[in-house]
Amino acid sequence: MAYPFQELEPKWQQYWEEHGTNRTSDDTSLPKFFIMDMFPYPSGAGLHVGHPEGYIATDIIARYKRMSGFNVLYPMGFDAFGLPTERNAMKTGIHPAVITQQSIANFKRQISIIGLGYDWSREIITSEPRYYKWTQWIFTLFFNSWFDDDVQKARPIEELPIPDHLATEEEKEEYRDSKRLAYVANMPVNWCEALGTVLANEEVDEWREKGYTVERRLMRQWMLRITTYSQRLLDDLELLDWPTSTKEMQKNWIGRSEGAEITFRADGTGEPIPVFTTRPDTVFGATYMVLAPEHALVDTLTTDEQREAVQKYRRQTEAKTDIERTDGKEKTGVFTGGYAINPATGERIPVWIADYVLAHYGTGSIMAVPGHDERDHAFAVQYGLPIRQVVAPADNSAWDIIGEAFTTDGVGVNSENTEVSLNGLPTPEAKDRIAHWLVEKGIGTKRIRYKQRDWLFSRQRYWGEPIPIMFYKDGGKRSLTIDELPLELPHVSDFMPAGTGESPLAKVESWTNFIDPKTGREAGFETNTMPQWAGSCWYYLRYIDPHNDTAFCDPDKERYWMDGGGIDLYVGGSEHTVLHLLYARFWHKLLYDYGYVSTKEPFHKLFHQGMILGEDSRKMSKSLGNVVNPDDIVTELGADSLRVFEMFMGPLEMTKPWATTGIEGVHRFLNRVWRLVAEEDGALSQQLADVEPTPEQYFVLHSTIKKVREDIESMSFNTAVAQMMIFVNEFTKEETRPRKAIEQFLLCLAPFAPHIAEELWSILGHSGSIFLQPFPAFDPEKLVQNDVEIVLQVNSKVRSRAVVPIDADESTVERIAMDDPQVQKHMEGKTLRKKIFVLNKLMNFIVS
RNA sequence: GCCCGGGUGGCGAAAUCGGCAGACGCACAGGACUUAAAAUCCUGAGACCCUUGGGUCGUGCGGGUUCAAGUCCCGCCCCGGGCACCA
Repeated sequence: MAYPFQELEPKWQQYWEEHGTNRTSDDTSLPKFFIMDMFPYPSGAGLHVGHPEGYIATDIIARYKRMSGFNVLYPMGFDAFGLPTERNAMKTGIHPAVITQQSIANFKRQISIIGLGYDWSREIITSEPRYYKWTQWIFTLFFNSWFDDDVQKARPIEELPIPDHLATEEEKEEYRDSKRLAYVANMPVNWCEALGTVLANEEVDEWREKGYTVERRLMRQWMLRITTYSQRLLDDLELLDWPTSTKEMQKNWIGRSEGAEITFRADGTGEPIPVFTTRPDTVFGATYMVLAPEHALVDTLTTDEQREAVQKYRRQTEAKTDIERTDGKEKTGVFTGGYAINPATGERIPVWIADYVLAHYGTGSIMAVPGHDERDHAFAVQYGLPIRQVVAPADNSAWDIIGEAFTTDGVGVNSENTEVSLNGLPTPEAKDRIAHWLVEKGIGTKRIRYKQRDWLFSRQRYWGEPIPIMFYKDGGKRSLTIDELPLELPHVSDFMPAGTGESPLAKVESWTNFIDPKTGREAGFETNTMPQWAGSCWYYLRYIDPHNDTAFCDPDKERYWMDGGGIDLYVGGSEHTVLHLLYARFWHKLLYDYGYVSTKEPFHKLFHQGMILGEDSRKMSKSLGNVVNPDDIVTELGADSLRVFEMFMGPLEMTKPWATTGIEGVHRFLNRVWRLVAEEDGALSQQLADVEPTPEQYFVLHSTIKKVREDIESMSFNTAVAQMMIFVNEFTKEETRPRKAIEQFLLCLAPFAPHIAEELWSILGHSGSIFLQPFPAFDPEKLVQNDVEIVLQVNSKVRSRAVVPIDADESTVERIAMDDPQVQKHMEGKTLRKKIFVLNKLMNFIVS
């Protein structure tokens, strides 16, 4: 018969709730531990067993840390604004706020029956005005800031030096607008007609996978100047205890590259055409130039004969998204008819346009070196452009430059003019030499470029944070001040897109047409809203001080909880590697620049839990019918079984399939735990006694305490569970079970299986929660054994074993080994060549 | 193509520093209890050879270092994830 989990689990959940067992204390004299899950987006679909895996892990750590004397902040909230809810609203006609409420209620019910010990008094919901007031406030901080390159930090826009030649107030304001960290721009965007909104570059793939069509359009958009922080976002990765793969991905995303900017000039007009290259040493091999089709100089360079072809090509590329431009393997392009002068060789080289050159990277134009760049090589072959070798392999071997580009480092050849020669120089030195020459001649400088682009921050949607900016009908705009926030999302019954590429807010008269009470001017609010990612950029800070109405977070509380370089542990899926985690770091750095937060980084340690697959080893999905619902598991086997099994399945970071028989095994284990302490009817077991544990029992107990402690700290929960199983196996065998040992064991088990641990703790006669007890310490002396089994080898093969006193020395062990019949047998008639002795491990005789 | 992970029994997986490969669990087999079954408890088990004792092989593949390699080095293969015209 199974232990009565169905009664005792809700009982203890209610007890914790009533007694505030999981509340965070305000006692800042205690050492703190700030541990967080990535908060969920509450969809209507509900959870499958994969979702709470990370939550269970953090709950175990949170409970363990509390028992270890830490003041633990372990909160939960909801990322509640976003597209899926709005789409659902459009389908059902139910207001997104109502849908959100329902989804959250269902979600909370599902996670509370698992016994997760969140401090719900700190719950935050990003779509609530008292939360997004501060999201908007941070936005105004971006709007009212510029980035000072000299000190590498954000400063108030009023402190921006205005160039003298700007006289009128309009000109000055235009200049300020061009420097603001939140700015409006006409951007080619990823427009999705079906969704009625634009998408961030980072989001495009996700929606395409779902079958949506995304096209290129020029639209007025809000942008955040994240690129000004590229270098800091890159550098500060060093401070973080994150998975290396995640750091690598962010590095690649930021994509720093060192090189040079070289100014070519148009033949005839002398118009400068700067290019960015990481291989300035190959400039002698630049046999043509390519501009992005959108490049500003295309018009002036194009000759009349070529104009028609150029315009046709430009129209073709305009319609394509970035992804489509990179789809085709074959390179396309058109000759402009114009020529430029290669500043190193003085040669006249043709200027082409081609969509393999991207307008937004570097200068939007390149010097093409087909001998030493694969893309240029392919293009040159396609259109019969000259290919010249200017770098040779270091060993001077021959290279078929017409057949294939030589792209690695080598030594310079054919690279000489009257002033400079790179011939014979290894690539790194050649780069230096040419850089010197370029700077000297004023035709080039060293440059660093980043792949990362500014963050497209507006969405043409209703269900998001309103952007707290008003535009005056007679020109100009202002951000709302803190007393005017939150700018509440107006309640509408029609949340269909305006159909004009504008958000539903454009249809709300009171939103777009009013008198600004501060200035008396006619004005309208921005009709775009913020993207899904906005609310999650700073929510961790709000947990620290969730009910503060005068600041987003009290500075003293912030310093206490963020001490040690940020949140102590942040757990969530790796799918957020380059979006949420990069955006949140960016926002944090702005707040840091103003002294609102005390750490450079928000998340000191990060951990990604793996995925749980269906029993068929495929991703759980409704369509495959392999979804396992945690509600069913809790009903049939209990929350504790679910918790312990999810931890026992394997390493937390791994992807692993669900196994029904596996959880039954864990359920059996918990039943064994129950019977270790209690009779079938719930009375205290007759086999428990107040006796001193034997040395062997002590050894098992203290090994268990040690292992569980270490494994929780290193997040190796699976092996901690295995060790607890060993404990139960050992003590189940015993006729008489020392009460003391059993109690200590229950304390170890408590973070994993809190309900059964509480119940057995009270059966043992204790009043009050088991979680008020300190986590047991292990005694190293109890782990010392008198004897140890060692291996006896002959020629490195195990031939026998012997039990010897611990730390027995070589001569003792050698004597024992020599007396061993198996060892003797294998050494018979052979000569001893060598003896190898490893303390407490082995004795190895090498014979011939 | 490039950058990260990973490959260990029938299955999920263990294995600080190079030192007994396969802990723990699942599934399986045998036994005890039972009229019987379920539940529970006990026992067994990497593969192959073998009469017992035992022997041989074995951590994706091929080499190497070492008294000793899942672990270190070199070269491959396969799987998962990410990036991919970024000059």
